[in-house]
Amino acid sequence: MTALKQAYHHGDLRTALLNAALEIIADSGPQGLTIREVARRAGVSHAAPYRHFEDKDDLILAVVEQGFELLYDTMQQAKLAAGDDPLDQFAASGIAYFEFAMKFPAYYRVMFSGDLLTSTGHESLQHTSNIAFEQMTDDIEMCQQLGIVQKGDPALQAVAILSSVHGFVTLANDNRLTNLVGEQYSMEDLRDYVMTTIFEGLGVH
Amino acid sequence: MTALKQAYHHGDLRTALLNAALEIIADSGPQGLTIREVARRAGVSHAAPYRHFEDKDDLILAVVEQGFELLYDTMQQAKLAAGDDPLDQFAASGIAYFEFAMKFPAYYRVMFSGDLLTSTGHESLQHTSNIAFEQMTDDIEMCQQLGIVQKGDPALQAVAILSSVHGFVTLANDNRLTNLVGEQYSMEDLRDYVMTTIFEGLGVH
DNA sequence: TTTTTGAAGTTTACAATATAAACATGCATG
DNA sequence: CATGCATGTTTATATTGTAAACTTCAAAAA
Repeated sequence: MTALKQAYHHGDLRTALLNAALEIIADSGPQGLTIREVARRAGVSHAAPYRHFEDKDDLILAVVEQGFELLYDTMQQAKLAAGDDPLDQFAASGIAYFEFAMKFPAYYRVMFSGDLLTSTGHESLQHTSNIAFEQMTDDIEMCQQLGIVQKGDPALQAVAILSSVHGFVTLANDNRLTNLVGEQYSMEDLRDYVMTTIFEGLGVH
Repeated sequence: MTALKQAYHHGDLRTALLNAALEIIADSGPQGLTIREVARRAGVSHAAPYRHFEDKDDLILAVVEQGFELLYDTMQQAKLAAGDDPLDQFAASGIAYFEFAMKFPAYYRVMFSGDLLTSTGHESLQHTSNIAFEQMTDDIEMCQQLGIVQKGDPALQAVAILSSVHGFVTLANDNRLTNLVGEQYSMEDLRDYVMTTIFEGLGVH
């Protein structure tokens, strides 16, 4: 009997699998993710993951949901840290969105890779991903009442903001901006320009 | 000997494969694309595609490049059809971008699925995809000189526009907008709002 | 204490895939 | 007419997703 013996039961395999999955996505994209590699990295047999997830899609879905929760928390946190001014809060949550995407590209990528939108699990995902958006719409409505944002349907304005932010973040994440704009601007420069522009367009002041 | 005999040589297998690939992507996303299914739809053996493409990534890359060329042509076409006013032309090419994405969601999806950005073929892809962007930067510069767009680095402005447009189109394509905004607005309504907003933000008039 | 049972892992098995290698066909060119 | 090279096909191997049957072990039941 050797000194260190592997426990037959892992203890917290589910989280270990989710971590491994995220790691793989960071290393080689959602394509590179295989159940067997996840199992390998967690040090278990290739069939072990099936005790915790229905199938591959279900595993990915769990990562995605985790990502949306983290995004939501990050934005809420940023608003709390921004003080009392609603405009500051609004801007802070926007920046938090950018930074989440920059800091956790792997999360952001799976979250919007759109690969499992046809499969089941659709609904639960919709629910999780809508939370952040509804929050945004509420914030805009509040800003409108304070005269910070021009009048209009908050949902439309939210679509405009989300489009800008998501587009920027996606392009940046896929490395499609540095080639276009050169090295003269930092990512933060670009981010600020995009954000200023969309705020300008919505009459934020 | 039956009446209709299959020719041993296909004639134009390469294009047939590309068409089949696009069809599959439209049906079941980039994930659903397998070399074997492509071969099946083209009516050839599963190894035949390897006479025309290095490997799976190479096949996908060919579809992507085809997509970028089609996008570029579509935008140029729209500008020609828009008459002489540079502002009209600029708006027309923007709308053409939206419409390309709406009309060929399968193309747009692979083009920006970002799955093969790590693999080789990188450079040739960069080249193709940059053409449309450079065109955009040129157009903006022209509009600036005519006083249609406010002064500033055209590259920055192009990033802002591209972010908005790409973000909107991506979200729309992945069906992530209808859930957020309800049925009250058509896709064109949303598109126009997003475009108006970004133009407003850039001082277009 | 002993038994037993169910959740969490493992092994084995099978079908589909990517891709390489060896073979076949038939059009274009000598 | 023959023959070579591009274009197909067949055959083979390693990797994957996933199902099924088996094992282990901690905790509940006896």
